[in-house]
Amino acid sequence: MLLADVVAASGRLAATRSRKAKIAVLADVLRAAVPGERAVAVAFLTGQPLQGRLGTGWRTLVGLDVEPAPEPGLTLSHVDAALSELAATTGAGSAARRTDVLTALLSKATEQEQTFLFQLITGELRQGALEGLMVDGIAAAAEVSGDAVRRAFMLSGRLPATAEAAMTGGSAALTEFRLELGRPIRPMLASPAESLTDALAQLGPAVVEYKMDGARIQVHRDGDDVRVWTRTLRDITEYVGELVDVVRAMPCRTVVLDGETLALTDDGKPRPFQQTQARFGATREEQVRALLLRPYFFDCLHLDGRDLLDEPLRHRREALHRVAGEHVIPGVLDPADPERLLADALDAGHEGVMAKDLDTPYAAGRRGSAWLKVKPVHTIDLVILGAEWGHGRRTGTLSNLHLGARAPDGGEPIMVGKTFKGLTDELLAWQTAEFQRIETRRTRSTVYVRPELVVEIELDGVQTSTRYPGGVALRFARVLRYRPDKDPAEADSIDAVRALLR
DNA sequence: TTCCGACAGTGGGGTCGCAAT
DNA sequence: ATTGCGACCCCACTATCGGAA
Repeated sequence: MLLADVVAASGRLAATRSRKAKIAVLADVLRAAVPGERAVAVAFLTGQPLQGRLGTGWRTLVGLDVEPAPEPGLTLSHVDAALSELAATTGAGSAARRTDVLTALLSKATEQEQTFLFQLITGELRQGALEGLMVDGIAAAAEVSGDAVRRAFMLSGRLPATAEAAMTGGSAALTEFRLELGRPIRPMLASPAESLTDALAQLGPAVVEYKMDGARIQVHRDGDDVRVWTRTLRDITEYVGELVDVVRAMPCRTVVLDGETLALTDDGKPRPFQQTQARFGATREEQVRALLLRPYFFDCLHLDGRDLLDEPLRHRREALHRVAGEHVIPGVLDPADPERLLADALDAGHEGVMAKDLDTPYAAGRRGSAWLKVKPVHTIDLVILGAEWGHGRRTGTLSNLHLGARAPDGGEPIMVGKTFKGLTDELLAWQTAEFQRIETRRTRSTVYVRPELVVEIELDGVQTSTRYPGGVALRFARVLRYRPDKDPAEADSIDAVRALLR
């Protein structure tokens, strides 16, 4: 199959908003691809090259100026081989060698193909179809149910392999996928809830657990062999020896556990997420010793030869408590006073709570409503300092807002972060016009304005920052509403923002 | 030789618009 | 009316490479 065929399909995907039409385009590509190229076609059309880390990004690519080929000739296999070479090129002099590989590849690509490869390598396909629609595309091409594909994808963790199985062996091949020790499955995710009352009203009998501000982990043990993966199924076993030791000491032979890990202070309080994060990928011994991670498990998917995925959560929790003991995350079944539990979690320094339906099986993929997260939100009033031009469907609008807190001495506001979230199309149009009316200067990307507008921002909290002059940055900030009734002198001060650090 | 800036990759994340049900 | 998906981008951290000091 030619790269040009995939590029044409990508163009058709971008040209329609109909999901049915997109699914049909994806199915056509799968039917046309020969077995050896299907995996590559799936990888390219979901924007995830098979090689994973390529070591090449936007900066390298814009630095190249390669004359495009007049006619398409590149095959998928050819491109895949070039990407493998890119990924394998490391060490001294690698940047120059990667440039050579890229130049050779791009010189064989037409202008449209060059554009596609640029988007693919930088991870910005923006064709309006990724994994979610590819699952349905595979189902259509292989004439199997979407649920069968979704489940196989959850269990294999890999969409290209799932597509290959579906196309060659149909639904029988898909049901061959099982939970396998040593192969991580895609984790079940949670949806946000307005409040704990709301969350519990949506669920049947539920367990309420602490929600900790750490990183998701999945641990498999087979005898003495223990491996640990992140949420995106990256193997981090070599970085987290202390977690391996904990699971190796558990009273079982084989187990698969799902949980969270974080570093604690000496008196047992959770450390800021930034410190937990520093352990992922850190190889220097003193860094590893300085911050010990602790695991908090909340699900058990397999125990001593028995798969538990399809069991209701209440059964999985029984297995969890048998094997993980003190390493089970704090939680209460059908709590009499759930608000008290939430208050306890916050007092202990955690993010909030999770509410989970006890009768549902473990299912990844569809961001279901069986698990709900409840976190308190803060709101602060900040001053608009400027905004950056948007991309994609936000092209031509001022999108990403620069936000400042009031300086204590009445001086210029102090920038504490940016956000593009919470803006409706109407608001985008309004602020694009309004900002240019109070513009002071602009650069290629940004329009700066007189600090006159106050906006109410919702956020999860703040974290220490070396990037911003106030030493703090907003975490997960989103726009709630503009406050035309407020003057910049009434905005929250930098001290008020800093006070959220605790 | 050592230092430092730029780049790549990955951890955490919320809300909107739209199609489909 | 509700749900799922993709797009819109954030900040922080580490490792790595290559050029400056």
